[in-house]
Amino acid sequence: MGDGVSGHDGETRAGRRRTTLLDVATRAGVSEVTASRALRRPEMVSAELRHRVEAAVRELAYIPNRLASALASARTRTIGAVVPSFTNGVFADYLRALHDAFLPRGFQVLVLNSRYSDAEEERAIATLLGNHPEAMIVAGIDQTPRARRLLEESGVPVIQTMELTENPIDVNIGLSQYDAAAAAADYLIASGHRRIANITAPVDARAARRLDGFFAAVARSGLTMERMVATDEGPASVTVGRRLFAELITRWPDVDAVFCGNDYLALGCLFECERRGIKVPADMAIIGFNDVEFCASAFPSLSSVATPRYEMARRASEIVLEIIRGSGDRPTQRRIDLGYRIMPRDSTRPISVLS
Amino acid sequence: MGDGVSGHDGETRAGRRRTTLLDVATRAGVSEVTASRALRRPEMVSAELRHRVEAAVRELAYIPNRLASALASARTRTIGAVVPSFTNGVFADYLRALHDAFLPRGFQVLVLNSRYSDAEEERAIATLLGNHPEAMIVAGIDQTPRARRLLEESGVPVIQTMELTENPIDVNIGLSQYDAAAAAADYLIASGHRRIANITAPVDARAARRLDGFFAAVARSGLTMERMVATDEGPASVTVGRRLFAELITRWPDVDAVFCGNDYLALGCLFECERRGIKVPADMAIIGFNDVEFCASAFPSLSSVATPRYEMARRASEIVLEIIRGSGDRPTQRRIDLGYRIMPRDSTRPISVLS
DNA sequence: TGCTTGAATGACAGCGCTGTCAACGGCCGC
DNA sequence: GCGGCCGTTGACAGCGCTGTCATTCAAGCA
Repeated sequence: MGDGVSGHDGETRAGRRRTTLLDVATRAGVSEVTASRALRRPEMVSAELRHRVEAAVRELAYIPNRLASALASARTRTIGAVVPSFTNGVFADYLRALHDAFLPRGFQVLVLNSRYSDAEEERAIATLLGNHPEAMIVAGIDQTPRARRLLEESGVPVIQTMELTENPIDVNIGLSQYDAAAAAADYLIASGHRRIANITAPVDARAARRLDGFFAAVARSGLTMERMVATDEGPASVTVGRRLFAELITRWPDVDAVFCGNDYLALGCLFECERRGIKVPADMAIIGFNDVEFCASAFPSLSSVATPRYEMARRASEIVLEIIRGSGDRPTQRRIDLGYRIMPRDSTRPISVLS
Repeated sequence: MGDGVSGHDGETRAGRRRTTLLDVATRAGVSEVTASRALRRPEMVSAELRHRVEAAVRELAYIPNRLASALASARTRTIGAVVPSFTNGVFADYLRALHDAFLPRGFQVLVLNSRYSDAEEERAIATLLGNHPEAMIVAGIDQTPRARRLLEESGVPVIQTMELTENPIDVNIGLSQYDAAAAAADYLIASGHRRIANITAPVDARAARRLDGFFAAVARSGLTMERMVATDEGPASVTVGRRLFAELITRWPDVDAVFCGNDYLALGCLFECERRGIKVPADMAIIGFNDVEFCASAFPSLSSVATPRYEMARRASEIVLEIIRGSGDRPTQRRIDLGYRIMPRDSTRPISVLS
């Protein structure tokens, strides 16, 4: 980049000045406003001028400056999203749904990762709001008070997803992690298992609520109240799943079923069982959570609790688009329960009739 | 949101006007410029005023408008990134490296997904450039001519990653996919395999170069020139891996080793082998590509070709930061080869001494 | 004392674009 | 034949912030 040209009016520090709308207009022999309209509302200008402007755009390889456009129009065409993890396939599906919904409609999706930390989430929310998104879609319901305030005062639609809360900031779409975990426990109990353990990582607020649901179901069935749980604060992975299962089975050798906080952990359990010659599901039942793609294809196939993450993000997008287009009114239903579904597969025994 | 207030000066369509720097300045009893300086260059204002401004910021829950700031200063503090997939764990690591490097330094990372499509990549690049990023980091070297031109004319540093090219747009950090694939084939051959197949999905330009390298190595060894390849255009997944392996083994039952385009496909192969009672590695060797987290933890553990994706993104970030801070000069080395590494594990036989 | 000097603060313009309204001209109907 | 209307086009201001230069004032020095 040739430097030493700085100081000239119109030279930015990045080097050569980028072509602006004025350059396009000049080349096409029209005013700046007309050029702008030719691009944004082609039907408002004559065909003749439109073609000239389009030609100029092509020749100059003009790209509109979104920042200036957003500032002038108070429309950023940006959606802010916060997810706790990029690594977890769950959020890949979720983000895919957001992109599928917004990109074709000319919206950008700005994504930040909170790494399962409330403090990082707060920072991410503040950063995103600085970009003046037209809506915020955040995974989870455990925002810090300041993050909550910022979201409330932002004046834009806010969708909290993944979980349900009595007290949503604005709109809430999710499922009860408590109930889903309880259902998984009930399913294992109905299949005849009596020494049921849990493996969870990382232990964020959502995972904690899953654990609560799990314990409640176990207790309801009058089973052991010994809390057979292996946890890890690190990110969930197959490797962590293996390690936690090894710890678990060493400490409680008579465990006969394990409910994992997600499918990566469950796959780790499966591999560790194979390594140790523990038969799945005969000697050990394994059920994961989320039902990501590989569950159905594993051998033995992995039972899991399917969560509607794509659907959740899709519905969130739909609602956001409706609010933005429409009057700004919120949907009548501010709390939408999308439920969950137990996916019985070969890593757990079929439900025994005699329970 | 109370509506019906539109039309008032200062009311945006989103409802209540957001607090601006002027509000903060007024509340603190200083001029707008001073408030701006109190936030950006605190050492330039007296402690007294700084505290007043900070208090006003807190009371009003003020968040600076990044768009206006960027427009005025010609510094967006944004990095544009394009990756071909969110689902693939490879890019989760890659994005993590970018975030690790840029976020602490006050940069945002804008990420768009090209879904392994050159046309979508071109659109993503145009969109990102509209945000005036201070650098672009794109995965791959196969940009369309228009995308290439846009990048060249953008005037910002451009880093092409994942692969090496003779003709980089600007800076290029990667590895030879051709060589890496050839090395995998050589490794299987050295382990005594003679009927080596390949499974690839999706078949983008990068995968095609891997295939070329693979075939070249096979041919060099004088092995079968029958092209035993199963491919799929869809996104790579464990499920696709299983299906492709099933197709492969039906068509060429005497295959004794398979090199997969990525680890998800490899895991699918492993599961399908188990389902069919094919012993790994005795009857079938499997080697994946990238060496994602689960390879080492699978049972049997999966051999793979480790690619330095975190390191690649880290180095890219480092170079970008250096260019931005420094004179704008490019590093002396515009093409950096980070290599690859064969990770021999239990899914392939150890290299036999007698070849 | 009168001057320079520098730190602290403010005034002003402008980043690139769009909303708004005014201006222009051709066409219609009476 | 003329006013009114609509379809086009342009002028202008301003979005919220920052770069730049001017201004102020106290301290320092001969």
